Amino acid sequence: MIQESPTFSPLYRQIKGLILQALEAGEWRPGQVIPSEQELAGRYNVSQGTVRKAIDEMAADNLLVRKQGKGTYVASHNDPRALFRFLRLVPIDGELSSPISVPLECWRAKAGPEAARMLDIRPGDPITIVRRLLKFAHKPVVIDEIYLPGEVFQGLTLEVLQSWSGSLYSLFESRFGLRMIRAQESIRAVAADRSASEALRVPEGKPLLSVERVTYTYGDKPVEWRRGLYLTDEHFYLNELS
Amino acid sequence: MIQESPTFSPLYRQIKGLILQALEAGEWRPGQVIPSEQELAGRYNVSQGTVRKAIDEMAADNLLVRKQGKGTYVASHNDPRALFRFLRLVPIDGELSSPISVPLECWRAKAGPEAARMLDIRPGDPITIVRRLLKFAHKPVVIDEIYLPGEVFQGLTLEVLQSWSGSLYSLFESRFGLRMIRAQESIRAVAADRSASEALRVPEGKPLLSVERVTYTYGDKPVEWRRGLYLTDEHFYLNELS
DNA sequence: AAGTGGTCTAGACCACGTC
DNA sequence: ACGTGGTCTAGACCACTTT
Repeated sequence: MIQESPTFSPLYRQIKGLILQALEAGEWRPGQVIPSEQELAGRYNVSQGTVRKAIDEMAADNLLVRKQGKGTYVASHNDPRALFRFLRLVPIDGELSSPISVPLECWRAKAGPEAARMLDIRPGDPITIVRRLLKFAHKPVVIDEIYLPGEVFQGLTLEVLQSWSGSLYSLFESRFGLRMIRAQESIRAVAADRSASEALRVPEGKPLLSVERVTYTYGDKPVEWRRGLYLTDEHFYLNELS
Repeated sequence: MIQESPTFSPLYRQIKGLILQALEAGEWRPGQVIPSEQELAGRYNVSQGTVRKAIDEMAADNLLVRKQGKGTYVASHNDPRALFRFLRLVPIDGELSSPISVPLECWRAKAGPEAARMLDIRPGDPITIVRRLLKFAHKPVVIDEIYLPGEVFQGLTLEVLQSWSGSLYSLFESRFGLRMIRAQESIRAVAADRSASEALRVPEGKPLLSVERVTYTYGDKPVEWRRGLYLTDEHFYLNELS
């Protein structure tokens, strides 16, 4: 049965909304299987094909992962395939090696006007700031400054960061139950300032890629604002336009 | 009837291949309607649902555009919505104004080793090189150097470029029957050299975004290699990660 | 009213993974 | 052998556009 149409929404989108709710509520955790299409069809009293279409869209949104013969899984940042979804940096020659994250600092502060705007919180609200270096093949390539709403990231300390071997987002997912869904990056070219030149070991004034990212979780809620400075002597930012 | 499976390909993908062939052969031109799903189903002797799934994928690939109640159209670069699919430059403040393209030079040359590799032709093969400026609100923001295989772009001259008011790709589509399907961009930060500093009216050494693009037409055939230098004082390169 | 794409259903069968 | 997702079909009805 479909709703009366003031703003018409097809049944499969309503089902998508319900599954989304369940995901958001943590009914199934990242990496786990969700119920089979038949089960969900029974639960929501629709045909299997309708559930299928809902799941199709969510798989296209990178929220779910289908595996033929096994089931449908909640997408997870622990999956190694997820790493380069948000890190578009590729070496000019040579292999696609995984970077090593080196946390440098982690402190608490109050949100300035810019951070507040980006994170959709009030100026003065508590935030946590992380500075970290990304190394490829033992060479520093990216220096990141990461702003997080303090509300969500209570127990985040330098020790926690240093003792985690995976990616930042897999830490956020596992430790804070926060899944990053999508992000928006604004890219510019800038000259290295003192701080960046020291971290990346390049002369001041060196052209660097400035990559500002706002990352969103369920419900389009921004939960991370970061600014990275990328050294592009031996790497470049790769973007597929399609 | 499905093919025997050494490398199994579902029926709807085979149909997709056939429609692709027809597109490539120019059976329907950009901007025109293709036959209805029912007609195509009849032509290929499959059910309407199977044609539907084929078209769904091609719409997701930006090859076709569905319009409810009207029909399915061949995607075109004349469509204004297509412009910002390949130009990700956005003003920091203010409106999303359309840029003006100012062709500066256009000459014929022989492919060097790098251009040959990028365009998948032989070194020494004829190519056409275009230099052009992109202005936003009368200010120069991008200087492009564009390498095209001479084979395909016979009658391309500075006059042709200057007399065309639309986008480059809509010119290529309308005048040379060449539709750009997808592209890959490699982005780095560089210092402005003499030539760039003059074109963009900035000091030498100014950090600029270097955007190298290879563009492909049907059959993943590369048909354009360009290098753009972007001034990011009042604009930035916007990228959605999802 | 007629034609198009869009949704929903039900059933059959295939491919893949596990028991 | 069984359960999962993946494909294919056929038919009914809805929403949008044009005639």
